[in-house]
Amino acid sequence: MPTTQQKVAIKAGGPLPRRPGVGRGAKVRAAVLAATLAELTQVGYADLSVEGVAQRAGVHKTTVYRRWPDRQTLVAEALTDSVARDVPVPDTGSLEGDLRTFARSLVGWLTSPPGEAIFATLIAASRVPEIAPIKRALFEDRFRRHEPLVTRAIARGELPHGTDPAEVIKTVIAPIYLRLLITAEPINAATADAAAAVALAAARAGVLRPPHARPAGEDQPTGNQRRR
Amino acid sequence: MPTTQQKVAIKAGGPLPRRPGVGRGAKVRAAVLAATLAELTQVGYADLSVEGVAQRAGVHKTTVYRRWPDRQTLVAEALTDSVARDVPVPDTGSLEGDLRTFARSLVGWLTSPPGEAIFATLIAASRVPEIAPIKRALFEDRFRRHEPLVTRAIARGELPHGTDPAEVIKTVIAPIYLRLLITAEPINAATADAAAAVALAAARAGVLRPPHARPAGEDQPTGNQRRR
Amino acid sequence: MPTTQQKVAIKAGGPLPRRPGVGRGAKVRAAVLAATLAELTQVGYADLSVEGVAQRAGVHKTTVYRRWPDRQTLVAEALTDSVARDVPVPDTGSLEGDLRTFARSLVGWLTSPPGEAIFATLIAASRVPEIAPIKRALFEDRFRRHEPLVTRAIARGELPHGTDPAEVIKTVIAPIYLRLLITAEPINAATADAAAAVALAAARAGVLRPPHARPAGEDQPTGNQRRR
Amino acid sequence: MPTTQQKVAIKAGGPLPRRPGVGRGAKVRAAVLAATLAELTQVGYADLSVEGVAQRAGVHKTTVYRRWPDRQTLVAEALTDSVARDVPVPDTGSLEGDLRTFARSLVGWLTSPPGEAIFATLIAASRVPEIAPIKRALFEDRFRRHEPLVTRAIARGELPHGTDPAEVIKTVIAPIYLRLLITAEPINAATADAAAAVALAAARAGVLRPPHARPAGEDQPTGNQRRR
DNA sequence: GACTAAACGAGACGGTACGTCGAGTCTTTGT
DNA sequence: ACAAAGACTCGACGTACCGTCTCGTTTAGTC
Repeated sequence: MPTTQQKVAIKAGGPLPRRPGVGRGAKVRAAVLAATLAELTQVGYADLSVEGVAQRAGVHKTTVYRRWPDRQTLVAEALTDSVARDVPVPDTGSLEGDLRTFARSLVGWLTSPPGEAIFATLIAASRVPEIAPIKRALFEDRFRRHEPLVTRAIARGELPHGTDPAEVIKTVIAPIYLRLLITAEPINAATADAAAAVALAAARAGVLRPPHARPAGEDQPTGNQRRR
Repeated sequence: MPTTQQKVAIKAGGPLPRRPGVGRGAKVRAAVLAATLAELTQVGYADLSVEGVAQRAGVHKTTVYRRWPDRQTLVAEALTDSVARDVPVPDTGSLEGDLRTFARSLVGWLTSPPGEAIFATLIAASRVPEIAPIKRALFEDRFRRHEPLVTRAIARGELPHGTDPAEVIKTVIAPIYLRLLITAEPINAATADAAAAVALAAARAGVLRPPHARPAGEDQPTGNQRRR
Repeated sequence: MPTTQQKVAIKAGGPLPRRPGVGRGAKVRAAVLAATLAELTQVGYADLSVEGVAQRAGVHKTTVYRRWPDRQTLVAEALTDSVARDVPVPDTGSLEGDLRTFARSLVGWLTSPPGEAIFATLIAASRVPEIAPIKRALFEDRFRRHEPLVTRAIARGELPHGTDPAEVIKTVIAPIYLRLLITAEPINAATADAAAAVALAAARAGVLRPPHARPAGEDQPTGNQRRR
Repeated sequence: MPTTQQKVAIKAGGPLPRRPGVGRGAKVRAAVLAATLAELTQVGYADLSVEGVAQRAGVHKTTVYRRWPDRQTLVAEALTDSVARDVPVPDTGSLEGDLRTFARSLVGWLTSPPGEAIFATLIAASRVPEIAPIKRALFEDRFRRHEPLVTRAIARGELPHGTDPAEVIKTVIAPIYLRLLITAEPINAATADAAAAVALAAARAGVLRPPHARPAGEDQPTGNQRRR
């Protein structure tokens, strides 16, 4: 509908269109997003219904649809909104300490109710166009923010030159996510410590170099590709 | 639309073979399960509808419901039915060769269309009671079947005593699944080789012992549990 | 969906597809149409809702939508279904008797609850594409069926040759509808008799000839057409 | 969409003139009522929406609701406002001339765009409490104002004493409305002349006396009242 | 080689949720 | 202080798919 846009264009530069973050609208927005997260936690993404969210938020269904065009967008915004609280970047002085602290923080987030709900949704809705970029952004940001942790260790001489920081971080988190997603084993501080130890050993052994710097076996056939 | 054609094909097949023991039911069952897998591949678990499956199978909706009480059970059986084809257990003589072969086989299965669909469904439907045990069975079986691979290496003296075979296998597969589920990076033979190398290094460093045999840090608070 | 049609084509000539008028379907159909008429009577066409009809019929909303694509079609079918009961064509021997009997029958129908509801709906929904043809059919049929009444009178010499039967009938009914639609005066047997008397007088005076046979004033400007 | 343009036009008028007595309110009122009539003409009463009217008038929806409590009242006022222009009362010297002129005037009004819209709305919304009195007022006024036309004819000896003026007028207009509402035949000057001729003949025949002055047949059963 | 029981085709049904539209009310803001 | 502009509640729209039911029609394996 061009009406609003044209109005904005006409009034642009004049009186403020509307300050966000105040008024009834902000309350409604917050209530709905909170209700969305709560529904995600309880029934999961697949069984989340807009009507359920609206009811829980004490708001009418059409009000939800006025702000968010569909279920995906609503969930996406709810996730984005609560992804701010992230795991901190540690600096303990030693790589081992840093990795353990990082791993434990991650486990702590993943086992907290909101973290669990957010993560499960991110995984379950990977195909949804509105959700996928959020997932990518969340994890890429996490990788990038924790790379200095490895860089410092290389500078301190704890790791060989040529070690890929991203690979180290991935090696830390991989077994944690494996247990969460595949084996459904419980994860706790011990899991975190073990993951950190593995990554440390591999890094010290010099096998965590960038992908393109590896010697052999690139792009060889994997052996059991299936027809069809 | 293939519906009519399939029906015609069936009816045009002349006098039915009348083989004793295999009735009409077997054909229907196979057609529906195949259609279910096809739908999983194309639209995914979330958007799979019984009506869509029935139509694709050239079968009426009620026929599907007669055999499978609901969507979950149908999908579960379709998955179980096609999970038989699994990755083989290698025996190359060296641990490094075994791990590489195993990792490449896994990557091959995960990147094949049916493997991709099955795996995605298993992940997406983790909460569904009918699906979860299938997932568990699939992966536990895989771990168990590949453990000898590590046991042999310990016997050969390639790895220290006390190394946990399951942990080694998990360390191999963890980065592969990480890329598949979290970072959405492409996976190929190089990914497989790198994963095998990391696991090998960690195992040799002696950090892949059973969880309960580790010294410290168990059950310590992880630091940022959230209230709620 | 071509499936059904093709199947029917294949089976054509074989066993009866499905006997209409029996089974649960017929009951539902009757209940919904009756409920529709009842709603028309009570709240009128404008405020008739499919949900209300469904509820009154003791049937679910989606069931209504399965049979009738929208409100208009539903109402149209309800009207068609109950329009069968029409006013009878009298034959008393004299034109005066015939016209009076006809007029009284019409008044009787118009003042009966179903007649009232049907008529009101037909008028109110004149613009609706599904309803308009029903209205036209109902009234045209009524005119045609009653024309013999006038033809006989001409043959008996009660009316001058050249009298237009349709015009006579229209002259009878016109004041009745006027009171119903415009002046909202009560209509009863006296109204009917007066209408018959007027038509009789006009017909005998020879002013009810076909439109094209009239002498003067055709197509002259009407004098206060408005601009715009 | 003219919305923005109209707004621009209004705002581009510079500082409001501020003539005392006629404020902005009067302009808004006129614009909204005009828009209402225009909407009635184009989409009809049933599909008229307050939002549509507001948009067409270049005014906010709530502005409409501030002045008119609901749709009915708004339409009622729009109609009342434009009903002033009525058909004139003729005086040609002869009853025949008077009736013809009156009938032609009426036809002229009914076939003009505003007349058509107003009339259709009046009919379609007969049940609406706010609209019904307007209809009654319009037509009663019309009858009353034209009765002298008959009274004069009686005085001139053109019609028998005891002729009911209102009945004569009704007899003129009845066939016109019949064609408009029931048979959907085109109406024009010929229709008007025919209607006048019929009324004249009936009046001369003495059948247009007051209802209570008729001899027989009052309140007799009409013969086909329906149960239910 | 006919007969019966199981399975299938067909279609309607109650039900839940979808995403949309418009009516009419209430709250916030600008002047 | 008041009117313009949103944003809200509410009810209904028409749609898709779920899982259930009943009825008739095939088909399979037995007597």
